[in-house]
Amino acid sequence: MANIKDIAKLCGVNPATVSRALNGQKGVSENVRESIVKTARKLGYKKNPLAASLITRRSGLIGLVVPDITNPYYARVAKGVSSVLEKRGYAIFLCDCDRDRNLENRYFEMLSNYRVEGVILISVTAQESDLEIFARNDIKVVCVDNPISKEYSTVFNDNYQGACDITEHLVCNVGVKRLVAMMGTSEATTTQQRLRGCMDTLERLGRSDILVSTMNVIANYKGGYENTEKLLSFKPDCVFTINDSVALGVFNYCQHHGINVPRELKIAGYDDIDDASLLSVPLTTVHQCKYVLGQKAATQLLSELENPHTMPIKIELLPKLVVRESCGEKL
Amino acid sequence: MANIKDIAKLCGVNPATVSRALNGQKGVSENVRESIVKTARKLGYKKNPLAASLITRRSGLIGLVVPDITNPYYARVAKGVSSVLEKRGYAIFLCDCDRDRNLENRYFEMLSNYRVEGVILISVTAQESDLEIFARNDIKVVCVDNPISKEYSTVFNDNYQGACDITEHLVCNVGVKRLVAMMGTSEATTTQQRLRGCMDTLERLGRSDILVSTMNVIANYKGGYENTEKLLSFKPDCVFTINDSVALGVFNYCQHHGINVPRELKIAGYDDIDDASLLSVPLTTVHQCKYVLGQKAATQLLSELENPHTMPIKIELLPKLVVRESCGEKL
DNA sequence: ATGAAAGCGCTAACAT
DNA sequence: ATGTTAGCGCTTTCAT
Repeated sequence: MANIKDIAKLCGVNPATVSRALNGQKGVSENVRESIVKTARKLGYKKNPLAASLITRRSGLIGLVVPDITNPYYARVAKGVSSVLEKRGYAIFLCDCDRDRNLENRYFEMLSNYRVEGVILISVTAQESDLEIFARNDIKVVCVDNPISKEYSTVFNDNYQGACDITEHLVCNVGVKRLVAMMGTSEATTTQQRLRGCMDTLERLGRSDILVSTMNVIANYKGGYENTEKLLSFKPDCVFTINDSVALGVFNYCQHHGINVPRELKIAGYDDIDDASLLSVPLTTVHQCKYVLGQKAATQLLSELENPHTMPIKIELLPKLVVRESCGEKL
Repeated sequence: MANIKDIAKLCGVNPATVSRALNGQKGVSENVRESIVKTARKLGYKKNPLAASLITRRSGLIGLVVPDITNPYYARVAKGVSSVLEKRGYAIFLCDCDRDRNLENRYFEMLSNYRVEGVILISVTAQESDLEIFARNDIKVVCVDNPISKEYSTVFNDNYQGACDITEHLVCNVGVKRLVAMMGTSEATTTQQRLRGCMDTLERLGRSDILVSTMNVIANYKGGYENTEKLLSFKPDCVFTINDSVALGVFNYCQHHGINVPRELKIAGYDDIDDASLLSVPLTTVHQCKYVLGQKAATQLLSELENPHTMPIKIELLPKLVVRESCGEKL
């Protein structure tokens, strides 16, 4: 593969001049630049960014850390990230941590070894102290969804607001009387925020007549399916689930047991994954902008890279209520 | 960040000795090695693989090219790839091509600029000529699913066999009489192979009494849903779809139109995506080992990297029939 | 067993 | 406007 010296030799100039010419710097006469560009093209020259990074300290590498790339939510965010980084010529170093903190920390080390310029961090396992390696090595970080450290910018969907919106809908439009909130583990920030949104809304509306119960399940399809029996013992007219996968589990339990949705039980989900609209009774849920979330995170990271002394910020995306049929009405 | 010189100075030796010691090469006395390792640890030294790559020509970077990371099939393959590369200390350079050949070719160029050592290529858009850039730059490639060039090893699921298996099941166990094969575009190799498997099996079984029709649709949920009306005009008792997403589309159309599955129409899918088992009438389909596929591809690439003069090979994984309820029987 | 020196491909400071 | 020089962090001959 041709290098800068080859070009210099052919053009009868110094390698430094070639570097200047090819990087579009001033101080190169037009005719010299032209001849350099031409022979570069002729030789099929491509600069070696790894070599350049040694001196510029800019590797052009960005780390993308996800808990699990097979989860449609993270995959969609990743795609948003990818779309903006590609346009700006950055390479993505993908780290699928498999929800394993040890693996995640190993990846953190690799990322710093490889001198990534920045990291987009979508993590459910990282602790604040795990991020010190980035601080030490002057690597920018943008957190997604989970504000792990105040040192870094965070981009997230407003869980509280989404929960407020769907709760208000259930109470005011649907007329729910006996609600069960089927949440994830109480340590999860999403559960905390969404449950608080739900409770606060009930209070704000002054609807103490509405009976609310809470249960905590593993936040996936299976968790929903296997806890529906217990759920039904509350005799609810509606269940608000921590996410759509759980809602799918509840829904399929109902299908298998001859329980009509929405007549006998209304189901409200969260996330608006693709399946939500494909269900035989399409799911009423809260739409989260996953792709845009990824784009915002990447854009923020790049802007911090260009402008190193900006303060960390929070970017909140507003979720959007999506009314379909699982709560018995269509708008 | 500490470098090799810092360590050399502290230990009173030459940087070359440090390099030798840290890379586990022979020709370093035990006590010197020990002191080097100790101070390296003390300084938190981490070698810069980018600098090393300049001279070793081994970047430790592997490109992973996918048509769309949000597609559960590709995501799962990617995870398999990731699991083996991580263990061997390689970094993954992710390229989501969005099924766009231009974007893909731009990524190919980036990959070669970044001196990746090899590429795992899952592509539905690449032409053989597009891969020349890798040959020119001596970059190893392993193709997944789609054998784009005979120059490179390919790892894939045996589409023909899977189609044979499910067809035999439909004919012999289910007793299908009027079958429609709802395939993708006829240019797609998957459509060609699966359709051939279906037809050959019918012929092999000598069942000319079975009426078979073929239709071509866009191979996703929407394509299935929107073509079900036309499908029904054939008065089939069973439809064999090109993949599970299409099957889901057909299924939901049936749900919305009061058509009982499997009584009035049996549905056989392909791929065994997660949703297939979550359907209210779980889908009979062909399971493909996606994760293992990714692992095999990565393992093959690494072995070719270590052993540069091996011939390209083909690795075929056998699919597995999964009988659920959408064809009316349970084994 | 260790050191000295050269160089991977590039950029940047300084000179001219 | 161009060349000279030095050096990024590392590895690898070649001496000793």
